[in-house]
Amino acid sequence: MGILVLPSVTTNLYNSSNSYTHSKAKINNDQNIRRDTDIISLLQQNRKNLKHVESIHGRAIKKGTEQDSFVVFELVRIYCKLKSIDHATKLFHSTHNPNVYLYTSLIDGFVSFGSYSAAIGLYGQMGHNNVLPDSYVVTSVLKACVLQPALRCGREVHGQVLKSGLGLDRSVALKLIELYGKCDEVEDARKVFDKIPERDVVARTVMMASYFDHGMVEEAIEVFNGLKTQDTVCWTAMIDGLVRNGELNRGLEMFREMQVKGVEPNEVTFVCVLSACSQLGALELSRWIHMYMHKCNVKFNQIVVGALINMYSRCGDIDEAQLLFDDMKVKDVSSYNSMICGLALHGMSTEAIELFREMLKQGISPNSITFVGVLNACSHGGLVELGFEIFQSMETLHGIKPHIEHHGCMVDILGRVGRLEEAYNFIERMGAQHVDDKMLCALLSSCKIHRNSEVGEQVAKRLSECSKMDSGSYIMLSNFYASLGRWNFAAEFREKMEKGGILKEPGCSSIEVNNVIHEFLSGDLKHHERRSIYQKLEELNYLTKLEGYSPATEVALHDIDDKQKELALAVHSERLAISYGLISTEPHTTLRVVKNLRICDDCHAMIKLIAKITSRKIVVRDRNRFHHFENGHCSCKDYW
DNA sequence: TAGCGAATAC
Repeated sequence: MGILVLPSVTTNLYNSSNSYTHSKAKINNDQNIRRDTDIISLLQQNRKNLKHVESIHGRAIKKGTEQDSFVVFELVRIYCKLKSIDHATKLFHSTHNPNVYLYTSLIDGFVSFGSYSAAIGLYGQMGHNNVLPDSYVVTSVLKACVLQPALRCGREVHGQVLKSGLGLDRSVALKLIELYGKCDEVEDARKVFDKIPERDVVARTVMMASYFDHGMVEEAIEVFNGLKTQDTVCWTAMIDGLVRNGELNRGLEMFREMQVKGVEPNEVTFVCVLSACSQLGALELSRWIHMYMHKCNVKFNQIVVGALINMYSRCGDIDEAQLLFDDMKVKDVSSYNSMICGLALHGMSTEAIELFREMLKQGISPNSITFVGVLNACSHGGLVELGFEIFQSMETLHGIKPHIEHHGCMVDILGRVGRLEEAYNFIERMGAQHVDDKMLCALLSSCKIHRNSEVGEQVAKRLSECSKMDSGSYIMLSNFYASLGRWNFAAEFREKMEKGGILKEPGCSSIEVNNVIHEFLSGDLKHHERRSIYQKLEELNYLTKLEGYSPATEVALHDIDDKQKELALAVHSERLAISYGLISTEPHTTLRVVKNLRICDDCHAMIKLIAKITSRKIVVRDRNRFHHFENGHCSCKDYW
């Protein structure tokens, strides 16, 4: 039995006129003859005020026109728009024989209210009541299927539309592409796309987004290139897709190309571009984009400013982020989240927690992202007890069930300060669904830092049993066993990784000098100034050793002798980037380096000394957080 | 004589 009951339909949906001629369907047009135009125009004038609408509704009842299908239609729509879904539902159910327009309006209402199952249920009920569907109502129910997501229902609707001999309406087709895309059925999405007679810019944008969602970058580009002219939305979808797939520079190139073609970017475009900038950590470029936004008369709404705050904090300029935040007239939970997460990223734990408290004072309810930021702040600041207090308050005070990320934060909080048994017990107490490889990896890293092999081995065992191990997990396991001197285990995980065809993500650091981003891999020899870079590095090695630096050779993993290990450490990508920064910028200029992986202990110790010797501020963003090095110290206070 | 389209941050 199907989930949905629909009458067979003989009209052609593609032409979209609903002829109401089918013999089995009840024809509910009798009330349609009357139309209370006075009430309708009154409703339209007062549609923003619930009280007024209610009183006009009362007037219609007095006049006896409350069953006029046009009046009911208008009322249901307005009630839904005013978020009064109860009014709308009640009215709908008191209406005799609601027609397809009325069903559509309430289904839409349920969708905008987030009640997707209710929307799908109502559509099924429409079938039971033999009301003929049309392309509008099908589009509406498919919207619910997309958002739920409900693949089976969506397929059933698709099947029924096809079986009924209808041509495929274009809006229906667009929603089907979206549905299949969202439900990992990209091939089906493509089949629907290929059936659309006119594959215009909108259809292509939907298809592109589906491809991008599944990492099919080249396929998306092909769809994009199939268009003669692309509009702002299509370009934006392109930039967004590239950025989401980690193709940051390509995304920025597209942004430039868009300008060359004379297509104007809008707020959404900039939000995508800012995301690329923030991931790259390119501060100069970001500042330029920010200025350019003013030139383009961008509306600085909350999402845009949130993106700017995020961009400045991720590019290392937390002060600018703070200024933007302070200037915001209206701050919502997302604005606070951006700022709290930014402060946490910079290890400004006290400030992050203060801001969280201020937010509560302002009566703004925190959401699950707020707690990720706040707990991260606790972790970076070594604030164990406060972390626990806040973690517990999530459910008791704010009614938010902790997710896996929050549990991860707690494990981190305990791990960083060396309370490893407690961290492990915390994991043990959680259900398996709350434990993931990331969490175990982080704890194993803490075990390694605190040299606790006992807990470490238990964690390592659990991690190696994890089904979703990525290159980071293998490397972590290998590093852990190497740090214990158990080379055979270390080698075993390396081998497993190679055999599984899993590639190690190479360490990569970048630094922006004169608006150009210079990237360095570990031991990189490709840079045109490599000679001077390595010369500087040698000098730094010598000077830092005089200051007491001694290479922590156990962090280098391979089973090689100490001299070789020292060499492997000496050319870590962040050191190359810093050396290049030192030779290519004026004295006292702050150096900002972005690294894709976590910084190692050895580089951390050495950079502290480099900052001291050269009297430079050095800001390093690693995968986890910011490190501000100055005069021999790091802002992370060696917790990271 | 009524109602559908694509891209947004933490």
